[in-house]
Amino acid sequence: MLKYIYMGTPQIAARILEKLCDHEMPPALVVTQIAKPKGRGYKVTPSEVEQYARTQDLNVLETLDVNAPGTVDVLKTFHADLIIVVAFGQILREGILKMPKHGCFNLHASLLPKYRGAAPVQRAIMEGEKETGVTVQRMVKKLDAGDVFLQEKVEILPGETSGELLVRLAEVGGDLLFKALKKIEAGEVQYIPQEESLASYAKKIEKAESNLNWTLPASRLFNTVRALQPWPVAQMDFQGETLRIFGAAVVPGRAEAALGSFQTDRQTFIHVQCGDGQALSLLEVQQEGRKRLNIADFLKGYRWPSID
RNA sequence: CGCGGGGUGGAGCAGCCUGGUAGCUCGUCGGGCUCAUAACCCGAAGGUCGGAGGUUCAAAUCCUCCCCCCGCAA
Repeated sequence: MLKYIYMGTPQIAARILEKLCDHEMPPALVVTQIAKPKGRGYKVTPSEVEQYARTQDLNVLETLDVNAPGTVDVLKTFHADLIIVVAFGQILREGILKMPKHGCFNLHASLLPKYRGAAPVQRAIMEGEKETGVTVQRMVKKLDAGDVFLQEKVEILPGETSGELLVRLAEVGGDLLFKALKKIEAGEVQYIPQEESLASYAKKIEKAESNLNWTLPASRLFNTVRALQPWPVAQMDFQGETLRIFGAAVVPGRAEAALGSFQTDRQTFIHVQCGDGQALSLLEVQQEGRKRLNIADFLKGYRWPSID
C-alpha cells in the first residue's frame, strides 16, 4: 500500500481528502495551512482540511511554511512514497518535490495546460467556457507546468456558479486522484508533457474585480456574476449603496440608454445597460446587512429616493 | 472582547432617535368592473413587533442580558 502525504487547505481539498478516505486510502499525514483568525469575531479557525482530518483521526501538521527546514525534516521522517497537493496555498520548493520516491502530484481544476494558476474554475466560467476539467499532474518547479498523468473533462452547465462547479469537480477529481494512486501503485504510469504554446493563466481573483464594469458586454458580466460566487460576489453601486448581485440574465438593451444606467418598473425588474447594447437583468440581489432576495421581493420593500 | 447592519401579519420593508390608536408595497380570501386579465375598483382575514427581565400611568419605541441572520475585514 502506498504511503503518501496529503497537502490541502480549503473546502474542495477537504472534500477530495474525504473521497480518498472513503476509498479506504487515507494519507499517512495531512499538511495544511496554520489555523488563522477569520470570520466575525476573528476566531482562530482550523482549515477545512484540518477539520475533516480530525474527524478521521489522521495525523495533521499545520504549517506556515512547508519549505522551512524544520518542516521539511519532519516530512522526511514519514518516508512517503509520494505527496499529493490539492489547493494547498503554498508553493513547494525542490527540496520537497524531490523527496518522495514517486514524486509529488497535484490535482488541478482545469484542463492543463489551460488555466494554470490560482483561480482556474472562476476564470473558466468568467471566460464563458463550455467545458473544463480536472488534471493530475506530476509537479515540477514551474507552477502547474508538470507532465499530465490523468485528465478528465467536465461540462460547465449553463448558469452554473464557481461554487457549484467546484463541488462537481471535487467529485470527479477525487475519483481521478484515487485512480492515479492505483495506477502508481501498479506501476502503470505514463505522462504527457504539456504543450507550452497552449498554456494560459488563471490569475487570482481580486476583490476589486467584484465591481461590475458596465462598459463590458452583458454576457461577460453575466459570466462574471456566476464566476464570483461564492466569493467575492459581484457588486454594483445602486442609488448610492452597494448591491451584491447573485443572479442575473442577459436581456435586450435600449440604444439610447447610458452605460450603467438602469430601467425598472419598480415591481418586477431592473435592467442595467451594458457595453454591447444589451442589458443585464438583475435577478437576485442583496443589500448590506440584509438577506439575498429575488428582484421582486427586493423591489417590494425598496425605498426609492424622494419623487413619487 | 476586530468594525458594522438586521430580526415588525404569508413575502419584502417603514415606524424606534423626539414612549401613548401597528403603516407601506405585495400576497391570500370575498365581491365588483370587463369579451377577458397577472389590469382596475370595493371590502375582509391575518401580527404575543426574535426571547427574557427592567424603567414607566403607558414600551415595537428607553435600559440590561440572551438567541438567530447578514455585510466589512481576514
